[in-house]
Amino acid sequence: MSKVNLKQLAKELNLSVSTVSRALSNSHEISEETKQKVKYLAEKLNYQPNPHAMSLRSQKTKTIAVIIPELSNNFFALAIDGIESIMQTAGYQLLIYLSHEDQQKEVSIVNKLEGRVDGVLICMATETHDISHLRALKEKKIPIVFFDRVSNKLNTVKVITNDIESAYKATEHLIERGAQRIAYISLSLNISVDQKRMQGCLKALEDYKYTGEQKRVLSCTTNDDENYNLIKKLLSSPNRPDAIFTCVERLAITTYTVCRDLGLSIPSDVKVVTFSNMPAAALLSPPLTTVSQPAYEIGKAAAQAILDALNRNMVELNDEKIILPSVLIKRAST
Amino acid sequence: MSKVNLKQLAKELNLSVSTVSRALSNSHEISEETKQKVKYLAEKLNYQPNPHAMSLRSQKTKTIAVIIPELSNNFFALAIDGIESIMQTAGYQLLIYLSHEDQQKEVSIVNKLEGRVDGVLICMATETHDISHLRALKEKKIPIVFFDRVSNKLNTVKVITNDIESAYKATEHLIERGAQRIAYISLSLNISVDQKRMQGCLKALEDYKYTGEQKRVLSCTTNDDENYNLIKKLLSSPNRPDAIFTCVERLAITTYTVCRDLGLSIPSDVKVVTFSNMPAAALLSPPLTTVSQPAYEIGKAAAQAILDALNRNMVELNDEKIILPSVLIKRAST
DNA sequence: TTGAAAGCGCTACCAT
DNA sequence: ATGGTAGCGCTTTCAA
Repeated sequence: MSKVNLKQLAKELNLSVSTVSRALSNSHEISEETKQKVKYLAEKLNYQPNPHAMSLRSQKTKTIAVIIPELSNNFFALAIDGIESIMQTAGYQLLIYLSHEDQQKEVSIVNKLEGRVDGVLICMATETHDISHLRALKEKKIPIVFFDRVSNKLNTVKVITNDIESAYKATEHLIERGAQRIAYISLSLNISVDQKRMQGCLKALEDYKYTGEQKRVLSCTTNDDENYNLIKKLLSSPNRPDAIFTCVERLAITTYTVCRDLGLSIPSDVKVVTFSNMPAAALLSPPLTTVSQPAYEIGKAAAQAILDALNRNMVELNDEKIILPSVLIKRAST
Repeated sequence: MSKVNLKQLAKELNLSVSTVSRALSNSHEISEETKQKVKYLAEKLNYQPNPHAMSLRSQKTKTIAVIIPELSNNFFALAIDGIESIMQTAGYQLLIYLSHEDQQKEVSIVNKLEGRVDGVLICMATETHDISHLRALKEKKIPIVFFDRVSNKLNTVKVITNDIESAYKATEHLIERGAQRIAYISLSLNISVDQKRMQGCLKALEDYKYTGEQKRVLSCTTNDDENYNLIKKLLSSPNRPDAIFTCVERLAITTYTVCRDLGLSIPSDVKVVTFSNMPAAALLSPPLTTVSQPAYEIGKAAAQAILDALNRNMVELNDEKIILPSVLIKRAST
């Protein structure tokens, strides 16, 4: 009942291991008759080649690593769905790693990747810090594709959305709706998308001559309880913002909770907009205005990029940006 | 710059490959001095043993497969978080597979697992069909642990929640709130948890003498648009239900959408309760009453069970049920 | 205390 | 058209 291998097939058929191997890979130097016999038996015994022996021999693993900060965020769930849709068709396995937004964890994950995977798709934990771990991987001929959170310090394919532009538009939307004091709530300014979204938001505020308390930034963390207190403090202050733009959906949910607890009404007291891919956004109380990223498509594009690299045996990828636009969906929260 | 292996270390140190290997595994038959030298160089060159060579030799992969129906459901995202928290500490890799609720896909995934992983955690796509693919895997000495959606046809550890009891309580809650005509909306009665939830719901309705149109079941599918129409039809019928109990969160979201589109008010026209792990449930309009499963804990328990099996080299797991209770969180939708 | 060699399962080179 | 053999990187006998 143990795993059937070439040796067993060969023995059963009175052939050599090499003949069986070639028959299964359809080599033209094997007679049709032998091929038939071999394939029939292989099918019958449900022969599956040992992936580790293959990897050891070919130095290809038919596996890629996907490194993301967390899973309980619809963006990442959808992105992985997209990645999987491409990769499973191409016969690749997906090794999933969570960095939990921790740079150290990310480094130790990346350092163990060589020999284990053919390529890496990564959404970075933090990006302002050094990227020597990724550079080392690239020097070892493992192609890397960034998605969503990217680093400009490494030349490779980057699949992103138009964060600056979308954030600008979302902010303009808040302004149109009459917001006087707009606050941008960031998750971590070590994250490229966070920076860009803030940049787009502040640019709009500057263009419309918002200054001082009309134009604020609050830095949150990865701890939900802490964030709750920070946002509560912000919304309890004497000249509190009347509009909030949060970087990620988790912060918007916290903002909703704070508003509920403080008795602030959305949108009359506070307008809220966020980047999010939550399917239930339209059903919140009130329905939440979102900038919706094409998460599934981003995953697909990133997967396709790494696949192209692997198929063409290209180690050095073009320093190319693939930009898939986000959509502003206006709802009752603004 | 290519991968450093034992041979290179040996050459550099003028030692044999076997000595280097033993030094790194801290064998007592190697002098302290040699160990020091070897370890120093290994560290310096960032030596990482080739995982495929290890697997080939030891027949252990230090990898487990996680097979789930989908990712865009908070339950699975949280469960994987839990699994990862245990497995990454134990030094295991996670290979993630999505069955997309398709029995055929699940079979073909499972058939390629032998030799690739040491163990399998699975939440089945459908369970009434045959499970010969899993039985075959078990016969090949690969331990399997079920979580959430399990099959009683296979003797092994099953980590589940108390679906029947929770569904009974949730239904009782609807009855207490005055619901007259209660409908259970199922995703697929090929799924064990769906059956159990329905069973709990119907048992409560029977105990409270609900009959005929007071006690209905609607079978949905995996297609959201189809479900929308089915639910719309149900809620447009002359003697429509005044309470809905959905099996999974996606169906509750669809129900909310239908109610909004039909102008039905929740909870006065229709009460809604669902199994769900959505963080935003409390912020929906109105806040959604949920039966919340301990998804993270279920993931952890399943991971711990497979880990115990692997550590103790047990192929045959006890036919044990680990039951982690769900919690009914009453909110405004009822 | 160290080294040589076999073998995990596979493919490719060189024979025949 | 088929078989023998080497070698991918590693651990583990067996010898020295």
